[in-house]
Amino acid sequence: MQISEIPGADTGGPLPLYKEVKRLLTQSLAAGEWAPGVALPSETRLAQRYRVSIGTVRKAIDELAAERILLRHQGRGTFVASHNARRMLFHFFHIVPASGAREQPRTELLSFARARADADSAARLNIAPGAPVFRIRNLLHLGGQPVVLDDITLPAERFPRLSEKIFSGRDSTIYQLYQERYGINVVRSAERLSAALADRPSAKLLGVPAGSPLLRIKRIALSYHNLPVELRTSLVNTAEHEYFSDLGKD
Amino acid sequence: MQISEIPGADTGGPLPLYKEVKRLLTQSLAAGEWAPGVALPSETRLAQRYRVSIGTVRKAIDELAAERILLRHQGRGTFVASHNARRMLFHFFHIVPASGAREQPRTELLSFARARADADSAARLNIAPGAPVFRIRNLLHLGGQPVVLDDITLPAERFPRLSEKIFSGRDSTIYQLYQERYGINVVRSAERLSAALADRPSAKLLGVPAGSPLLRIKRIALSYHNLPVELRTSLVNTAEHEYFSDLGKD
DNA sequence: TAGTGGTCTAGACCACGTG
DNA sequence: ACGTGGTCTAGACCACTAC
Repeated sequence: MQISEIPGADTGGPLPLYKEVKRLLTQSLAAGEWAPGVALPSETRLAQRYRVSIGTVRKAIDELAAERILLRHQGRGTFVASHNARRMLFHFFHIVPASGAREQPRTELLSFARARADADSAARLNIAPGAPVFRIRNLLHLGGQPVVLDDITLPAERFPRLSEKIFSGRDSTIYQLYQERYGINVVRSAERLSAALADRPSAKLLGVPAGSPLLRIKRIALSYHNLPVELRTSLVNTAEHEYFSDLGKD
Repeated sequence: MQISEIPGADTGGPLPLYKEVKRLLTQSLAAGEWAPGVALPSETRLAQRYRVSIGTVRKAIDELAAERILLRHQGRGTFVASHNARRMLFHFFHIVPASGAREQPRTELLSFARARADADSAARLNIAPGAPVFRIRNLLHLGGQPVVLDDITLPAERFPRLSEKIFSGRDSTIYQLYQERYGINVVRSAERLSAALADRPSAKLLGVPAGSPLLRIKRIALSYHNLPVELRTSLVNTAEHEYFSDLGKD
């Protein structure tokens, strides 16, 4: 269980030991050895398992904690980050009121369909063009008003037997569904933003005049090892809300 | 030079030692003890100066390096981050071509004026309402086309004797001017984005029809200790460019 | 060759959470 | 009382850079 997991440890390979430990930890996370929300073995035990010193394990965990993949709690242990409404709100949902406090959005499912990936989506999801995908459309309400129109594309292969019933029957956030039912933990997202004009259907759904300015967000959600999991295009009415970028902040 | 700089170090105060060292380092940076681009004393010397172990100094520097306030170079030393065209492009300029590589913008000064801070600007800059400010308007070109219209507000008090001649006569980026002439090092920015329609003057400057959708970015630039330095509102034509958010990435 | 930061180890002690 | 992560120390060795 020990040496065989650390190829190159004896030879003093070019990769730092703590990077190797980090890779092994990530591998175990991706394999589901420790489920979201549960505690990892203590640092002492991990040091024994990988045959390194505690300091080396700590440095590996430090990086995973900085990426919010692991959470440390003094006196309790180190835990696998788990999706819940609060984490979604603060780490993955960047729309905030222009003035006032963050608020939990209410989701309204508009449509759920099977389709085939176009060339661009396929490339970004790292699947074959034409491969089966799910296409889901959601309307998000903030303060009782429709504010965000989401179009989600999921690679069907990674979500076996997903159905509209299962999707709409979830009791919490979408990422929590991915996590609990499919063992897919979204740990990071990357976004590109632009401005657009509301076409008629979008305008109607968002309750604004056609031709209103909307913020368009193209997001890719990634799991461990940067595995692409979901594409999402959002149209946002920024009349009373803004996109908040806390780049560079803790 | 040593003990007196570390109040609470002997009493074992509640603040971790490395946080105290980090604070002292930041203080020295803000005071200009080490100018941008120069090397700090070696870790060994800093450990002696603050009467702590090297490991403690390293942890303090680790955090400052993670915030891109310091840069470490193995074998050379640890350096104060310095503004240049490349750093601006990758860490502070978030507009990228929808397809293609990042590009250095060309800046065209449209206007330079003195004014008085309105209530909102004053609050965000932490100055008195009505305090003198500079208002600067720039047009940024990418690929030969006007793409970004910047409105900059500077607290005049922090930029003594700044003039249009000095501003337009700079030989490099704006942040480099702040750094070299006023000893103000911008280390972080926070941004809020929304969508807007181009009014006639903006549309004309950006070469788009009035009513075109534009991305509006409201940015505050901060120096050490989160000191506000500059407000900037950008209007971006996102027909061929996007705002790139690398939230959560190294 | 000398000096720098980077890695790794080993162990002591502290702060926190739980029982 | 016990186990956890958090801090701090001390020192060895490596990798890189400059001279």
